[in-house]
Amino acid sequence: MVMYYSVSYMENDVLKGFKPLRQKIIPSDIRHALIDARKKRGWSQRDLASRLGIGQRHISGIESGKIVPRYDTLLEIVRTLGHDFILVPRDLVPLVQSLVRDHQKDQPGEGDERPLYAAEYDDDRPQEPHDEV
Amino acid sequence: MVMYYSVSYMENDVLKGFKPLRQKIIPSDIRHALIDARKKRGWSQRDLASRLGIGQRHISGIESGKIVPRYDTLLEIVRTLGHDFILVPRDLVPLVQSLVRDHQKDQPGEGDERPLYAAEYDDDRPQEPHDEV
DNA sequence: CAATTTGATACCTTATAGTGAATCATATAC
DNA sequence: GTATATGATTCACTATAAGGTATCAAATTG
Repeated sequence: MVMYYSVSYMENDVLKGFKPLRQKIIPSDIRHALIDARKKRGWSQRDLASRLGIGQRHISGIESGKIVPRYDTLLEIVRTLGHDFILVPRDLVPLVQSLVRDHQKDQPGEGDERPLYAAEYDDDRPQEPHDEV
Repeated sequence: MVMYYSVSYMENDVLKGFKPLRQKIIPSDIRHALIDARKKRGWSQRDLASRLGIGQRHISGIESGKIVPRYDTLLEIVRTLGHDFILVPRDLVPLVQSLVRDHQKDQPGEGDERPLYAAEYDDDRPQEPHDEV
Protein backbone atom coordinates (compact mmCIF):
# COMPACT_ATOMS: atom_id res chain seq x y z
CA MET A 1 0.00 0.00 0.00
CA VAL A 2 2.68 2.45 1.01
CA MET A 3 4.51 1.45 -2.09
CA TYR A 4 1.72 2.73 -4.26
CA TYR A 5 1.82 6.15 -2.68
CA SER A 6 5.52 6.43 -3.16
CA VAL A 7 5.00 5.74 -6.83
CA SER A 8 2.58 8.60 -6.86
CA TYR A 9 5.31 10.90 -5.67
CA MET A 10 7.54 9.59 -8.36
CA GLU A 11 4.93 10.53 -10.87
CA ASN A 12 5.13 14.09 -9.69
CA ASP A 13 8.87 14.01 -9.99
CA VAL A 14 8.52 12.84 -13.55
CA LEU A 15 6.78 16.04 -14.39
CA LYS A 16 9.92 17.79 -13.19
CA GLY A 17 12.19 15.67 -15.33
CA PHE A 18 13.03 12.80 -13.00
CA LYS A 19 12.89 9.30 -14.38
CA PRO A 20 10.80 6.73 -12.49
CA LEU A 21 12.64 3.83 -10.95
CA ARG A 22 12.13 0.87 -13.30
CA GLN A 23 10.67 -2.13 -11.64
CA LYS A 24 12.53 -4.89 -13.51
CA ILE A 25 11.06 -7.63 -11.36
CA ILE A 26 7.78 -9.24 -10.53
CA PRO A 27 6.66 -8.23 -7.05
CA SER A 28 7.54 -10.99 -4.64
CA ASP A 29 4.01 -11.26 -3.31
CA ILE A 30 2.88 -12.28 -6.74
CA ARG A 31 5.72 -14.73 -7.12
CA HIS A 32 5.01 -16.21 -3.71
CA ALA A 33 1.31 -16.41 -4.38
CA LEU A 34 1.98 -18.30 -7.58
CA ILE A 35 4.42 -20.68 -5.88
CA ASP A 36 1.86 -21.33 -3.17
CA ALA A 37 -0.90 -21.91 -5.68
CA ARG A 38 1.28 -24.35 -7.56
CA LYS A 39 2.23 -26.27 -4.45
CA LYS A 40 -1.34 -26.39 -3.23
CA ARG A 41 -2.15 -28.26 -6.39
CA GLY A 42 0.70 -30.64 -5.71
CA TRP A 43 2.40 -29.64 -8.92
CA SER A 44 6.13 -29.45 -9.43
CA GLN A 45 7.64 -26.82 -11.67
CA ARG A 46 7.87 -29.53 -14.31
CA ASP A 47 4.15 -30.29 -13.98
CA LEU A 48 3.23 -26.66 -14.35
CA ALA A 49 5.68 -26.19 -17.19
CA SER A 50 4.26 -29.07 -19.19
CA ARG A 51 0.73 -27.80 -18.62
CA LEU A 52 1.82 -24.47 -20.03
CA GLY A 53 3.96 -25.92 -22.77
CA ILE A 54 7.03 -24.06 -21.63
CA GLY A 55 10.31 -25.15 -20.13
CA GLN A 56 10.75 -25.90 -16.46
CA ARG A 57 13.77 -23.67 -16.52
CA HIS A 58 11.43 -20.73 -17.14
CA ILE A 59 9.14 -21.56 -14.32
CA SER A 60 12.18 -21.68 -12.10
CA GLY A 61 13.48 -18.39 -13.42
CA ILE A 62 10.11 -16.69 -13.09
CA GLU A 63 9.40 -17.97 -9.58
CA SER A 64 12.84 -16.94 -8.40
CA GLY A 65 12.52 -13.51 -9.99
CA LYS A 66 15.44 -14.03 -12.36
CA ILE A 67 13.17 -13.82 -15.38
CA VAL A 68 10.45 -11.27 -15.92
CA PRO A 69 8.08 -12.79 -18.47
CA ARG A 70 5.98 -10.99 -20.98
CA TYR A 71 2.55 -10.13 -19.69
CA ASP A 72 0.87 -12.77 -21.81
CA THR A 73 3.17 -15.47 -20.53
CA LEU A 74 2.57 -14.48 -16.94
CA LEU A 75 -1.14 -14.21 -17.48
CA GLU A 76 -1.22 -17.75 -18.72
CA ILE A 77 0.69 -18.97 -15.71
CA VAL A 78 -1.64 -17.05 -13.44
CA ARG A 79 -4.72 -18.51 -15.06
CA THR A 80 -3.36 -22.03 -15.04
CA LEU A 81 -2.98 -21.62 -11.31
CA GLY A 82 -6.59 -20.58 -10.86
CA HIS A 83 -6.12 -16.83 -10.64
CA ASP A 84 -6.42 -13.88 -12.92
CA PHE A 85 -5.08 -10.35 -13.20
CA ILE A 86 -7.64 -7.62 -12.92
CA LEU A 87 -6.95 -4.06 -13.93
CA VAL A 88 -8.15 -1.99 -11.02
CA PRO A 89 -8.28 1.79 -10.57
CA ARG A 90 -5.83 2.78 -7.91
CA ASP A 91 -8.37 3.99 -5.39
CA LEU A 92 -10.13 0.63 -5.57
CA VAL A 93 -6.98 -1.29 -4.78
CA PRO A 94 -7.39 -1.39 -0.98
CA LEU A 95 -10.94 -2.71 -1.27
CA VAL A 96 -10.05 -5.35 -3.80
CA GLN A 97 -6.98 -6.40 -1.87
CA SER A 98 -9.05 -6.87 1.27
CA LEU A 99 -11.66 -8.78 -0.72
CA VAL A 100 -8.97 -11.12 -1.93
CA ARG A 101 -7.64 -11.52 1.59
CA ASP A 102 -11.07 -12.18 3.05
CA HIS A 103 -11.78 -14.67 0.30
CA GLN A 104 -8.65 -16.59 1.11
CA LYS A 105 -9.54 -16.48 4.78
CA ASP A 106 -12.76 -18.23 3.83
CA GLN A 107 -10.98 -20.94 1.85
CA PRO A 108 -9.56 -23.49 4.33
CA GLY A 109 -6.87 -24.64 1.97
CA GLU A 110 -5.85 -21.14 1.02
CA GLY A 111 -5.93 -19.43 4.38
CA ASP A 112 -2.21 -19.74 4.68
CA GLU A 113 -1.79 -17.59 1.62
CA ARG A 114 -2.98 -14.42 3.25
CA PRO A 115 0.02 -13.36 5.34
CA LEU A 116 2.34 -14.02 2.45
CA TYR A 117 0.26 -11.74 0.32
CA ALA A 118 0.70 -8.69 2.45
CA ALA A 119 3.73 -9.11 4.68
CA GLU A 120 6.15 -10.63 2.23
CA TYR A 121 5.30 -7.95 -0.21
CA ASP A 122 6.63 -5.22 2.04
CA ASP A 123 9.56 -7.26 3.26
CA ASP A 124 10.92 -8.50 0.00
CA ARG A 125 10.55 -5.42 -2.08
CA PRO A 126 13.34 -3.27 -0.64
CA GLN A 127 15.76 -6.15 -0.66
CA GLU A 128 15.36 -7.75 -4.03
CA PRO A 129 15.86 -4.76 -6.30
CA HIS A 130 19.36 -4.57 -4.87
CA ASP A 131 20.02 -8.13 -5.85
CA GLU A 132 18.75 -7.60 -9.33
CA VAL A 133 20.22 -4.21 -10.09
CA MET B 1 -16.26 -13.71 -18.56
CA VAL B 2 -17.07 -16.39 -21.07
CA MET B 3 -13.49 -16.30 -22.09
CA TYR B 4 -12.32 -17.35 -18.67
CA TYR B 5 -14.47 -20.43 -18.68
CA SER B 6 -13.18 -21.52 -22.04
CA VAL B 7 -9.69 -21.36 -20.67
CA SER B 8 -10.80 -23.64 -17.89
CA TYR B 9 -11.79 -26.24 -20.44
CA MET B 10 -8.41 -25.89 -22.01
CA GLU B 11 -6.85 -26.67 -18.70
CA ASN B 12 -8.65 -29.98 -18.63
CA ASP B 13 -7.40 -30.73 -22.10
CA VAL B 14 -3.86 -30.12 -20.96
CA LEU B 15 -4.19 -33.00 -18.57
CA LYS B 16 -4.91 -35.15 -21.60
CA GLY B 17 -1.89 -33.95 -23.49
CA PHE B 18 -3.23 -30.94 -25.35
CA LYS B 19 -1.25 -27.73 -25.33
CA PRO B 20 -3.03 -24.60 -24.20
CA LEU B 21 -3.49 -21.90 -26.80
CA ARG B 22 -0.77 -19.32 -26.14
CA GLN B 23 -2.07 -15.83 -25.70
CA LYS B 24 0.69 -13.77 -27.37
CA ILE B 25 -1.22 -10.54 -26.95
CA ILE B 26 -2.50 -8.24 -24.29
CA PRO B 27 -6.27 -8.52 -24.03
CA SER B 28 -7.84 -5.69 -25.92
CA ASP B 29 -9.92 -4.57 -22.99
CA ILE B 30 -6.75 -3.82 -21.11
CA ARG B 31 -5.24 -2.02 -24.06
CA HIS B 32 -8.37 0.03 -24.55
CA ALA B 33 -8.62 0.81 -20.88
CA LEU B 34 -5.07 2.08 -20.89
CA ILE B 35 -5.62 4.17 -24.01
CA ASP B 36 -8.73 5.67 -22.45
CA ALA B 37 -6.91 6.38 -19.20
CA ARG B 38 -4.12 8.10 -21.09
CA LYS B 39 -6.50 10.22 -23.15
CA LYS B 40 -8.52 11.17 -20.10
CA ARG B 41 -5.36 12.68 -18.72
CA GLY B 42 -4.86 14.56 -21.95
CA TRP B 43 -1.56 12.82 -22.54
CA SER B 44 -0.18 11.87 -25.92
CA GLN B 45 1.83 8.72 -26.33
CA ARG B 46 4.89 10.93 -26.18
CA ASP B 47 3.77 12.40 -22.88
CA LEU B 48 3.23 8.98 -21.38
CA ALA B 49 6.46 7.68 -22.83
CA SER B 50 8.53 10.47 -21.34
CA ARG B 51 6.86 9.98 -17.96
CA LEU B 52 7.87 6.35 -18.14
CA GLY B 53 11.28 6.98 -19.58
CA ILE B 54 10.68 4.78 -22.59
CA GLY B 55 10.24 5.44 -26.27
CA GLN B 56 6.97 6.57 -27.81
CA ARG B 57 7.38 3.82 -30.32
CA HIS B 58 6.91 1.34 -27.53
CA ILE B 59 3.75 2.93 -26.25
CA SER B 60 2.42 2.79 -29.79
CA GLY B 61 3.41 -0.83 -30.18
CA ILE B 62 1.93 -1.81 -26.85
CA GLU B 63 -1.34 0.06 -27.33
CA SER B 64 -1.78 -1.42 -30.77
CA GLY B 65 -1.01 -4.92 -29.53
CA LYS B 66 2.06 -5.31 -31.74
CA ILE B 67 4.32 -5.51 -28.72
CA VAL B 68 3.67 -7.57 -25.62
CA PRO B 69 5.78 -6.00 -22.89
CA ARG B 70 7.28 -7.71 -19.90
CA TYR B 71 5.03 -7.72 -16.89
CA ASP B 72 7.12 -5.12 -15.10
CA THR B 73 6.99 -2.74 -18.02
CA LEU B 74 3.26 -3.09 -18.33
CA LEU B 75 2.78 -2.73 -14.61
CA GLU B 76 4.62 0.54 -14.69
CA ILE B 77 2.47 1.81 -17.51
CA VAL B 78 -0.64 0.69 -15.66
CA ARG B 79 0.41 2.47 -12.48
CA THR B 80 1.38 5.64 -14.29
CA LEU B 81 -2.15 5.68 -15.63
CA GLY B 82 -3.68 5.43 -12.18
CA HIS B 83 -4.47 1.72 -12.15
CA ASP B 84 -2.95 -1.41 -10.82
CA PHE B 85 -3.00 -5.12 -11.50
CA ILE B 86 -4.42 -7.25 -8.75
CA LEU B 87 -3.96 -10.98 -8.62
CA VAL B 88 -7.41 -12.36 -7.99
CA PRO B 89 -8.57 -15.95 -7.47
CA ARG B 90 -10.67 -16.98 -10.37
CA ASP B 91 -13.92 -17.35 -8.50
CA LEU B 92 -13.57 -13.77 -7.25
CA VAL B 93 -13.16 -12.37 -10.73
CA PRO B 94 -16.85 -11.67 -11.41
CA LEU B 95 -17.21 -9.76 -8.15
CA VAL B 96 -14.10 -7.71 -8.65
CA GLN B 97 -14.98 -7.00 -12.26
CA SER B 98 -18.39 -5.70 -11.24
CA LEU B 99 -16.80 -3.64 -8.48
CA VAL B 100 -14.53 -2.04 -11.02
CA ARG B 101 -17.46 -1.37 -13.30
CA ASP B 102 -19.58 0.11 -10.56
CA HIS B 103 -16.70 2.26 -9.46
CA GLN B 104 -16.33 3.68 -12.92
CA LYS B 105 -20.05 4.28 -13.08
CA ASP B 106 -19.62 6.44 -9.99
CA GLN B 107 -16.78 8.45 -11.48
CA PRO B 108 -18.27 11.10 -13.80
CA GLY B 109 -15.14 11.42 -15.87
CA GLU B 110 -14.65 7.69 -16.10
CA GLY B 111 -18.19 6.61 -16.71
CA ASP B 112 -17.51 6.28 -20.38
CA GLU B 113 -14.94 3.68 -19.67
CA ARG B 114 -17.39 1.09 -18.53
CA PRO B 115 -18.92 -0.10 -21.80
CA LEU B 116 -15.48 -0.37 -23.32
CA TYR B 117 -14.41 -2.54 -20.46
CA ALA B 118 -17.05 -5.18 -21.02
CA ALA B 119 -18.33 -4.90 -24.57
CA GLU B 120 -15.09 -4.31 -26.39
CA TYR B 121 -13.55 -7.17 -24.54
CA ASP B 122 -15.95 -9.67 -25.99
CA ASP B 123 -15.98 -8.10 -29.41
CA ASP B 124 -12.29 -7.72 -29.97
CA ARG B 125 -11.05 -10.98 -28.60
CA PRO B 126 -12.23 -13.37 -31.31
CA GLN B 127 -11.01 -11.05 -34.03
CA GLU B 128 -7.58 -9.99 -32.95
CA PRO B 129 -5.90 -13.34 -32.40
CA HIS B 130 -6.49 -13.98 -36.08
CA ASP B 131 -4.69 -10.80 -36.97
CA GLU B 132 -1.76 -11.61 -34.75
CA VAL B 133 -1.39 -15.27 -35.33
C1' DC C 1 -4.29 27.44 -44.46
C1' DA C 2 0.31 26.73 -42.30
C1' DA C 3 2.24 24.93 -38.29
C1' DT C 4 2.17 21.61 -35.03
C1' DT C 5 0.92 17.35 -33.02
C1' DT C 6 -0.05 12.57 -33.17
C1' DG C 7 0.38 7.69 -33.69
C1' DA C 8 2.51 4.43 -36.83
C1' DT C 9 6.53 2.87 -38.74
C1' DA C 10 11.43 2.16 -40.13
C1' DC C 11 16.30 1.42 -39.05
C1' DC C 12 19.71 -0.21 -35.93
C1' DT C 13 21.75 -2.20 -31.65
C1' DT C 14 21.56 -4.46 -27.20
C1' DA C 15 19.33 -7.15 -23.72
C1' DT C 16 16.55 -10.67 -22.40
C1' DA C 17 12.66 -13.81 -22.92
C1' DG C 18 11.59 -18.04 -25.07
C1' DT C 19 12.92 -22.74 -26.52
C1' DG C 20 14.99 -27.35 -25.98
C1' DA C 21 17.76 -30.41 -23.66
C1' DA C 22 20.66 -31.75 -20.14
C1' DT C 23 23.01 -31.79 -15.72
C1' DC C 24 23.74 -30.92 -10.86
C1' DA C 25 23.10 -30.64 -5.79
C1' DT C 26 19.74 -31.32 -2.69
C1' DA C 27 15.46 -33.06 -1.03
C1' DT C 28 12.18 -36.57 -0.85
C1' DA C 29 10.16 -41.14 -1.10
C1' DC C 30 10.16 -45.81 0.07
C1' DG D 1 20.43 -46.64 1.86
C1' DT D 2 19.03 -46.42 -3.03
C1' DA D 3 16.05 -44.48 -6.36
C1' DT D 4 13.53 -40.76 -7.68
C1' DA D 5 11.96 -36.09 -7.69
C1' DT D 6 12.87 -31.25 -7.39
C1' DG D 7 14.45 -26.67 -8.33
C1' DA D 8 18.59 -24.36 -9.97
C1' DT D 9 21.74 -23.90 -13.47
C1' DT D 10 24.23 -24.42 -17.92
C1' DC D 11 24.69 -24.48 -22.98
C1' DA D 12 23.18 -22.97 -27.41
C1' DC D 13 20.05 -20.83 -30.44
C1' DT D 14 15.98 -17.95 -31.96
C1' DA D 15 12.59 -14.43 -31.22
C1' DT D 16 11.31 -10.29 -29.55
C1' DA D 17 11.32 -6.61 -26.14
C1' DA D 18 13.88 -2.64 -24.98
C1' DG D 19 16.18 1.44 -26.34
C1' DG D 20 17.35 5.42 -29.39
C1' DT D 21 16.47 8.23 -33.29
C1' DA D 22 14.05 9.75 -37.08
C1' DT D 23 10.47 10.06 -40.54
C1' DC D 24 5.90 9.80 -42.42
C1' DA D 25 0.85 10.37 -43.23
C1' DA D 26 -2.92 11.98 -41.09
C1' DA D 27 -5.14 14.63 -37.66
C1' DT D 28 -5.41 18.60 -35.01
C1' DT D 29 -4.62 23.27 -33.70
C1' DG D 30 -4.94 28.21 -33.97
